Amino acid sequence: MTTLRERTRQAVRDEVLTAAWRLFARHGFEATTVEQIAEAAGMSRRSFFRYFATKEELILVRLIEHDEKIAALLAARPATEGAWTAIRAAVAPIMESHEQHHDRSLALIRMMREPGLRSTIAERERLWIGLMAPLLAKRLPRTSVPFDQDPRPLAVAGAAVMALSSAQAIWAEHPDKSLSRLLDRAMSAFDS
Amino acid sequence: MTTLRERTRQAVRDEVLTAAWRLFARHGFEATTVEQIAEAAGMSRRSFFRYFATKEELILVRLIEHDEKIAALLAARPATEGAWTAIRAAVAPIMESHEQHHDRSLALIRMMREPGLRSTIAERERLWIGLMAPLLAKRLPRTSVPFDQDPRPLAVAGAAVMALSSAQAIWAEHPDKSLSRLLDRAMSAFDS
DNA sequence: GTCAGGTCTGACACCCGGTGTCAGTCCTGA
DNA sequence: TCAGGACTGACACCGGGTGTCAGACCTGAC
Repeated sequence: MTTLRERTRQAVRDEVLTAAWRLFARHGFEATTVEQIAEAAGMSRRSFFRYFATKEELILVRLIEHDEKIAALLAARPATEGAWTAIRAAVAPIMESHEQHHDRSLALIRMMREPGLRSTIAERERLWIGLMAPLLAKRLPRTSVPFDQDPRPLAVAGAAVMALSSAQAIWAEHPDKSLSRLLDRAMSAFDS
Repeated sequence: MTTLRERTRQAVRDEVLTAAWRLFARHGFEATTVEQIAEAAGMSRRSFFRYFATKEELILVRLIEHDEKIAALLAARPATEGAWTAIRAAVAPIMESHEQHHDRSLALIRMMREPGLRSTIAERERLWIGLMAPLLAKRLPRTSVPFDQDPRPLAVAGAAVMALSSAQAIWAEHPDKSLSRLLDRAMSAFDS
């Protein structure tokens, strides 16, 4: 049960978010100042920072929601599946959705590659890895090494992010290619 | 042949770099202001920015030099070696050096994990991948896919970075472990 | 030697993201 | 209705980064 305060606060956050994303889409991330976002949302600059700690957070929040869905899909894969198979399957719906809303996804992915957003994207990948690694640990060949001393889950989650990211990098330049197929090709370099 | 101007400029850059790294080591990256660095190097804040575009660059420059040496080692591996074998071999001397200068390396690696340096490290990894990917391309199983449409080199370079990074993450917490062995264990999740 | 060109420098004002503080207002629950 | 906390705008400040200007400095040509 949430209090009224929390709900109104969330509503304000949502308003700021949609106002901000509209501005980002129109002018880009860096070119949009916090002042403009605050004004579009009808509040002072200072108040903006009472709802969001940083401008980056406006981007991150949405991306994290998205990533948590993927994590849920991964967790729902049958326990018998190996790490690579499971992660490939968990990510498949996203690939399909990207190819369905081709132009919108392409524009989004290209915006994400804006230099001013690099550190945000890096942070997103960091969080993504932290989210996926524990889910992958059980799907790796067993060892006697204790959890917190086994680098493999982090490495596999990281490699998966890199496969995705490199597939998207190629796709951004050659949007006629199939994103799913690019991802398969990228991952083929690991699983062998 | 370089001009006198270029050489003095380089000398000044070196002085600023050593002054800055001394301060970073003592107080950390974020806690050190550009003003302090400029003062330690005997110049104004404005002049500092005439030698380095950003404070990050002070960190990046040194890391990139380091990474270029690894790239050279990778390029020098026999052409018959596969991508994973070659990259593991190219990185081996670094691992040894880290274990030899155990405490200094550990302090350095821990400083690199400072939150304020995350975006810098991300940029470093980005550049590292760009450096390694073309060297790995020839060591992958041949396909009919043209160079610029093959995501595998980027993916493999990215995965290698992630293996390294996860090995270092574990090492930072368990410095008694062997870094080489951690890296082997991380990479064992790929090569199979 | 001197004079004109470009370079390097400090100083100052400014932008933007982010924070501390304060006083006033609004909301909630007793 | 009233006390306490939450929310707000305003303002001053910090630190990284940039544009600009005027003076010092260096260099090469005459």
